[in-house]
Amino acid sequence: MVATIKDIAKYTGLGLATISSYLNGGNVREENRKKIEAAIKELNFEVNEVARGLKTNKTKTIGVVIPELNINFCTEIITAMEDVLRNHGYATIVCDCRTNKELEKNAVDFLFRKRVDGIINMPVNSDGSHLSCFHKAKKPIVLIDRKINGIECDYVLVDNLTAAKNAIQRLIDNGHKRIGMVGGPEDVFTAQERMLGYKLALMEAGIVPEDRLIEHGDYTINGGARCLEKLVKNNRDMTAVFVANHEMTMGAVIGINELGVKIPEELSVIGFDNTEFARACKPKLTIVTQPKEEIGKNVAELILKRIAENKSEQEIEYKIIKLQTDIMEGNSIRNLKK
Amino acid sequence: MVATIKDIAKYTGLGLATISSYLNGGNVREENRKKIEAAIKELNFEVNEVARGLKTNKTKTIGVVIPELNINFCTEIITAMEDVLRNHGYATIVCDCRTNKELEKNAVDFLFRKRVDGIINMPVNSDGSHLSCFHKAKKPIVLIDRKINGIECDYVLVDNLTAAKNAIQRLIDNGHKRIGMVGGPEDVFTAQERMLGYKLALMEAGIVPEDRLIEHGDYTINGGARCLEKLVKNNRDMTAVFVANHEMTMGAVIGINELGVKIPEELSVIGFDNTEFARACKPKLTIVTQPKEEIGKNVAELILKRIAENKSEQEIEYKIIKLQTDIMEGNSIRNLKK
DNA sequence: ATGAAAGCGCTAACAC
DNA sequence: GTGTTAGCGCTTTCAT
Repeated sequence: MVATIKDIAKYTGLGLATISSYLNGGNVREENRKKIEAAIKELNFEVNEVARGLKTNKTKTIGVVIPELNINFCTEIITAMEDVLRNHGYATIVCDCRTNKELEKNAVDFLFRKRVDGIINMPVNSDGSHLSCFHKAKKPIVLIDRKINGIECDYVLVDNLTAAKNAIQRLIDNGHKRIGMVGGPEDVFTAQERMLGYKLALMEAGIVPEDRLIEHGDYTINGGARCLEKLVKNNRDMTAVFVANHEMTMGAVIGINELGVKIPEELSVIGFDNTEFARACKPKLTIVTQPKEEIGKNVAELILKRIAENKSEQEIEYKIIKLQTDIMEGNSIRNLKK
Repeated sequence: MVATIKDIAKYTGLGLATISSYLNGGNVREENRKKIEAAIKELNFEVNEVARGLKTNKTKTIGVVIPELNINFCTEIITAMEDVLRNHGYATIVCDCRTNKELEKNAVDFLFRKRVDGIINMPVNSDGSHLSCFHKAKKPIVLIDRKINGIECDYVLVDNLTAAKNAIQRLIDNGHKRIGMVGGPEDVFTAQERMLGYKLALMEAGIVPEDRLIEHGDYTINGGARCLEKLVKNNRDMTAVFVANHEMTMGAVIGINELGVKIPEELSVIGFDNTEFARACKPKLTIVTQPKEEIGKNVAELILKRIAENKSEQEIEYKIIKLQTDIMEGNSIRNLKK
């Protein structure tokens, strides 16, 4: 039903090796090249990558495991990453594990059985045990966004601590002192870093961080709304709030609108990483932006490099790339000094 | 480096068939079962799906080709779809073709070479020629969201005509007569349907559709903003506007905010399919919602059914599933009758 | 430059 | 229930 190189060997009267050579860019006599091309067209031949993969022990495929496909941070990175990988002849299998450790392990195992040439993961499980099969097989692993202790591999991270510090500093520069924080889950690496940045910035400005000004959300829209409402209700004196991720930024704005609080007159807001929403907000939101495209590119280049290397011994010097964030200006911060 | 069934045959002293039988749920003597399981653990064995796929001519993998990974409509559908497929032992390879016909063809060919068992596509190319390899190989094709003439396969569509009609009807019920439309690209199936719904609803209410009230955007945020600004500037008498997709809804709100127009006092708005943004808007947006989860589930079930069938002759009765939309109530429509 | 033949890791007859 | 063997479609020596 589907043509194989045998079929086109028969059709052209040539041997298998010649066809294979042609398919892999080898030298073939002009005359035979034409014959082969005619046969390929006639028989609708397309290389069977499954067979090729079995033989070469390379699938030219990279596995990607992320917590959620619906997170813009993930899709932006994947899009940028795929662009680079595709241009190098690599495809990706993306698995969304629904922020579930068990599904994450399943996804990694699945990708291993599919014999992908390397794996890219924004890890949910923070002990890294789910990656052991790739580790044992000495297949490249590149981790995104979240540092894991005890697993040797490459990383592409964001400097979340500085990101949060800069955000808080911006509020302090505008005269704010009672600054709330809608933070993420306490066990998530990025959330910890952002929280630390928040506290450090306050302390360096001589302000003592207070628990009452801190809420821990779950990085979801609804969580963000809930946290913000609590924060506003419990802290009449709070003049500004920092929201520490994309989804919660949206949620916080929902909460603010539902409470009828005015931005920035009654509450100044600095959000995280949700640039399109920030632009559509009224007033426009000031926001911390992450270099998603750069992350994607770095991840792709890193894994391609590892695959190309003679994957030698433990001689590999693993890289930790840490990228900086930026702030996109909006009108959601009131200047209390004026 | 990586264990094969040969290794575990040697390790256990059993034959290959026994191991294979065990792996595929066959009957194995209790005693041997234990031996095999011990060996698998000891040697970190994981089935090589590449080899299995070559042998069985089934990869238990479905290809998915979508225009953009960053479109929430796509990711929601994929997430729902994957859930069903995963539960049936199928994995997915998702390819994002950047709304580019050439890349779309490349993606489909790539998936064919990978010998996926079926393909799901939200097509960019409206002549369907990119799917011919699957068609010729009699591998199942399920198309989403956009109808293509001249390709025989299953479809899961949304009733966009009724969706748009209902949206316009809602505005008419509230006393609006000069209703603008931010439509999509003229060559996109869903955009055509929504435009038709808009015109039909107006005509049924005795209102003559006017070109000056119609702008064609490109389904992007910036396009939506641009269209809305044109519409407002050219039509001082326009009291309401219908925005016909997710991204442009966000863009339209950006445009409205930048012009300083008040919703709904100066302009009533009904958007499309962007429920989370609608909630975060001020005021809350009234919006047409698409049953994304249901689409995903239907797509998955349909392709699984086709794969399971004895993929007989042209005896297949292709299905066209058409799902209905809903309206999520907000506060962005002014009642002119009061 | 081309052909013959072996083999990648697995499944599926088939025989026992 | 288990072992033996052939073969899926390709690449890759090795001759020629």
